[in-house]
Amino acid sequence: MTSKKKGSSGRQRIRMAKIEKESHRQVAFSKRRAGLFKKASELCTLCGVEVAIIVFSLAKKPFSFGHPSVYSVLDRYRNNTSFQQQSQPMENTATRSELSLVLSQVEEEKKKGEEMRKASEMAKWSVDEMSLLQLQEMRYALEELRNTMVVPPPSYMNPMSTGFSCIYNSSYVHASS
Amino acid sequence: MTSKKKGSSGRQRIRMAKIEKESHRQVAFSKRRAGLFKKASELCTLCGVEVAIIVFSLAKKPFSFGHPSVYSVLDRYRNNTSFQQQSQPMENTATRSELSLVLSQVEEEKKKGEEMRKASEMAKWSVDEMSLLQLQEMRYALEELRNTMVVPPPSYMNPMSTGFSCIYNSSYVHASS
DNA sequence: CTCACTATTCTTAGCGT
DNA sequence: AACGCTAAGAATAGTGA
Repeated sequence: MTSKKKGSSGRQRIRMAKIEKESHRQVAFSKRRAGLFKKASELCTLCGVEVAIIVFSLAKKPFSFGHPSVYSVLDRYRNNTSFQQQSQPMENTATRSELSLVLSQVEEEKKKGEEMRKASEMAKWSVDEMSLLQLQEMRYALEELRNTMVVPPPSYMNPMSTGFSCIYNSSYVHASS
Repeated sequence: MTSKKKGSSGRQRIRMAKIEKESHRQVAFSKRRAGLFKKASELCTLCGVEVAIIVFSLAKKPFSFGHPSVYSVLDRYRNNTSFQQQSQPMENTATRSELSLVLSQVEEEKKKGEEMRKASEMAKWSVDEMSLLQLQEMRYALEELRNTMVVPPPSYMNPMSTGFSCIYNSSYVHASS
């Protein structure tokens, strides 16, 4: 037992961009997908809420998590967004459209500093999730982008509209009153 | 500057069960939901995959994350599970039914040791996500449960069936060949 | 591909504001 | 409520089997 157990350099920071090496990326996908599902599971248990997650791998293989089930959550989501029950406040429904895709592509091509990374990550969120301060930061980053590329208009828009909705920096936002 | 900045005892372990205190649970929900969405965002960026997440709070308010968008991912998922394109291998589609709900309730009522916790968390996963070893562990935990309660039969079952499917310990499993 | 290990980074529970 | 802080706990990149 002349153990030389020090084979690993431990966890290293990684660049927040698409992992180049195929095999490396596959490993990261497996690990992080598991981590994501575990986090979702804990959220369900600790807070007593319902969660559905759908992930499509690069090979377009679907992976799903659902509590109580994927379908029950999706059905509820569909009903909420399609028929808009007035009995519920529902102030938190918001939808993003094309922008996040654009941003992620930019993110891959040009790796700017922390500022850019932060904005592009936030851009994938439902906008209602952001604080005003975060919106300010994102807005700044987006305005720099605007000169660089053309953002296509959203091709679809779900017909739920009794509340507030607008296009904010190419991002479709909806929140019922 | 007789600074007494040591007001916090730092992070403490918490019991993996529904948080009792309402306000406490609400805070945890906000923080962990943000953490979940961030993890999802990183998964998208690092691995170049598509992800959709839908969360319903206790008050049934929807929160969503989607890349490139919630709808595009959901549409793809619907198409895959409804019409079953044969061009794709699709070995990873699996669906859970009632079991996870039952388990989570048990989890709340009786807090057994690590063994039980581990099994009930895994139970919320799509079964294809588990290794054989994990299935063994879960099976053991479930067999103990069986004597304790009645599991209702799944009330729905999506009609995609060209591959493998079975009921495994009250859990509906599907994987196309 | 899956599993184990571990140094290191990241997340978050508990408080204060 | 939302935001900042901090230390303890949890996740994971790199590595080997």
